[in-house]
Order: sequence, then C-alpha cells, then structure tokens
Amino acid sequence: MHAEVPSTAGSSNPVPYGAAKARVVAAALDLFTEQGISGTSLQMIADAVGVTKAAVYHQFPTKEEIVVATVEVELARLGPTLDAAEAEPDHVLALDLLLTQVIDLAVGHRRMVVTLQHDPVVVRLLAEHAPFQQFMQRLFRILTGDDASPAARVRAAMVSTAIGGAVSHPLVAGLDDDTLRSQLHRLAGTFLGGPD
Amino acid sequence: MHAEVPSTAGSSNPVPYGAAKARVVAAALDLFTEQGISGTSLQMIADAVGVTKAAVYHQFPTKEEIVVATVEVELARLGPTLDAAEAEPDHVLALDLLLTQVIDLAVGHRRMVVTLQHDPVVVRLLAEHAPFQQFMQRLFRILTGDDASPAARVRAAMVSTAIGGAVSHPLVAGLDDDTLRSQLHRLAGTFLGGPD
DNA sequence: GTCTATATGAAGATAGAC
DNA sequence: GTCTATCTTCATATAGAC
Repeated sequence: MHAEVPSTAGSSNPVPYGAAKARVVAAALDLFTEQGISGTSLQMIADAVGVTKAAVYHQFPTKEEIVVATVEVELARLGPTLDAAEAEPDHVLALDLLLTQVIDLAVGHRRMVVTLQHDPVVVRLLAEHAPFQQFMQRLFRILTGDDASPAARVRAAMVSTAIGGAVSHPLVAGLDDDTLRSQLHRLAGTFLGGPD
Repeated sequence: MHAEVPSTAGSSNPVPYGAAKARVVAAALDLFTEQGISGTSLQMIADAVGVTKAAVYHQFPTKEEIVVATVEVELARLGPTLDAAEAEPDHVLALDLLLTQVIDLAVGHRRMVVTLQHDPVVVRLLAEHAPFQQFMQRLFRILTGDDASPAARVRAAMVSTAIGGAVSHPLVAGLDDDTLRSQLHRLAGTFLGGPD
C-alpha cells in the first residue's frame, strides 16, 4: 500500500541515496492521505517507518519539509509528460498526452490526490515554493492553450479540479480503475474541446 | 467577513436562541476556511469569539460537534433549492435551478468550500452523519437524473467537484464574482448537457 | 543512522465558582 | 454564559550517546 519512491535510476547500487529519506516520504504520503497533513504527527510517521521521532528529524529538520518533499515526489511523475507535451507541435495531441498522464496519476492514487491538492497547509506551503509555481504555470499553459480569457481560465480551473476531485468522489467509489480512467478521459476531452 | 448564522426567523426577539452557539459557528467557519479543521484549535475559536475555551465547551461538548454544526449551517442554505428542484417536473429546469444556487453558494464563499468539501476530518465525520448522506443523495439524484451508468456517475462527480474546486483556483483568483458565476454556469450547463 | 531522554508548549477536555 | 484553574495527552523540537 506504500507508494514507491524513485531511487537513483541506473545505479548499480540497490539502495544508493536517501533510502531513509525515501522511507519517511513513503510513509508520510500514506498517512497524509488518510489523516490529512495537520492530522498526521511526526510520531505517526516515525511509527510507520519503524524508527523514533529523532530519527525522522535527522532526515528532515521540520515537518514542513516532509510535506514539500512528499508533494514534490508525486509531482515529479508529471515532469517527463510535461516535457513531451511542450515539445508536441499539435496542441490537441499535447493536451491528450497531458490529460492521459494526469488521469493515470489521479486514478492510481484516488484519495491522496484530493488531500494534497486542497489541504490548506499544502496550499500555503506550495504558494511559497517557486519550483512548484513554475511547474503549475507550465501545466496550465498547456491546458489553456495560451488563451487567457475568463472562459479559458474557468474551463482550465474546472477540469484540473474535476479530475482530482472526481477520483475520490463517493459516486465513483464502485467503479473499477479502467472504467474510471476511460470515462474521465472522454469527458475531460469533450469538455476541453467543447464550444466556447 | 463573518458568515451569518440563521436565527429563529419571525421571532420578535432579536437574539432569541443560540446566540452564543451562532457566534461560535460563525468564528469556526472563518477559521476552518483559513487553517483547515485540524489546523484550527478550540483556543483559536475561543479567541475569535472573545471568550475562553471553557465557554466554547459549554456550547459544544466536543470539537467534532462544532465541525458538524458548521457544515450543517452551510448546507442548510441549499435545502429550499433542493425542495424546489425536486418539485420541478422539467428536469432541465430543475438542474438549472440547482446549478445556479450551488454556484452562487460556492462563489460567495470561494476558499471555504474547498476546505469543507475535501478535509479528511469532515469527510470522515459526515460519512457517519445520516442527514448529510440523505442530503447528498438528493443532490446527486438531480445531477445524474436517475441515470446510474458509469458515464453519468463520473460526469456528476466531475461537475460537483469542478464547481467547488474551481472557485478557489489560482487561475480564477483575478476574476470578479459576476464573471466567475456566469462562466461556471455556462460551462457546467454545457458539460452536463453534452453528448453521452 | 538510530537511539534515549528531555524541554517546552499547546492540544482537547473537565471541575466547579460566579 | 462565562470564568479560573487544572488535567492529561500529544505536539514539535533538541542534546548528546552509540
């Protein structure tokens, strides 16, 4: 049930760098999902990892840095897709590329997405976090297709929260991942390609 | 900036029942919006009201009951609209009625909606709260129009989170309320009325 | 990298006076 | 309805040994 954390790809060393850090982030991600950020204590994280609070503090000087690291690990999954979408000249294809990956990520995590997306602590922390801001601007630029009109902005805002929110919605709790993915992709595509 | 709390309508007494309770709920709503549920302590609420923690405990035996009361007050605003929508035989008109009111409520509160909608504490609390479940079922029944197919479920889940999420989205932070309202209404209507 | 031990503060909650 | 005072538990955080 723990999310995987990327290791140093291509290294011959199986546990090369930050194995302890990675364990903390993985445990934190699970707990944040279930209890929210403020509802998760360092004690809980330490217990989940199987170490003491002091050991956790040795990896991350504050709880806030754990939160930032956790969100960054998840967002990093979108990095390559964002690169590919920006390199794609046909912006309908670019949009489709991005949509597919965002939906995959959201469906794969369901409840986690909503918490990390809307928790007031996360929102405040990431608002002060420059790399995150740039990341989001790139994402929205593809979503709006360089159209800064109110209609385009509202449309992009709706679709980006609709995907994250819908995956954890009680109405779709009974749907299997494949069905949810394909419906989300179809509906989001229609919505974004619809009339102005 | 404080939200109003309904008093006993039609009473000749200006502060008839639960004035103290109402002050607590109004202060809690503001704080929950800014800090989240877990990020809001009883001390903060007491300070905002201008009394001690013990006085707050006299009104609500636990913090959880403050949360439930706060959410109930907000949801109660939708009650009359839900009645009207259910009484409307033309289900396109019923949908429009509901949409207009939900958007009004969401735009009027912006940041608050997202917190109350997605906070894990609220989600857990309301999941055990029967009146809330019934309320939501009525709402979703109008949204899906008695269609329980995966397509209809995902569509309803998307639109219900899209409205709540979009109002607090950075992309629309610069839009005035009127513009946001009309765009939301137009886009949500198109989305719900679109092809299956 | 992990531990024990501890400091300091704030959390939720209660008892009982006014 | 509100107060003071107090309890217990848990939080974040630090110091220093292994």
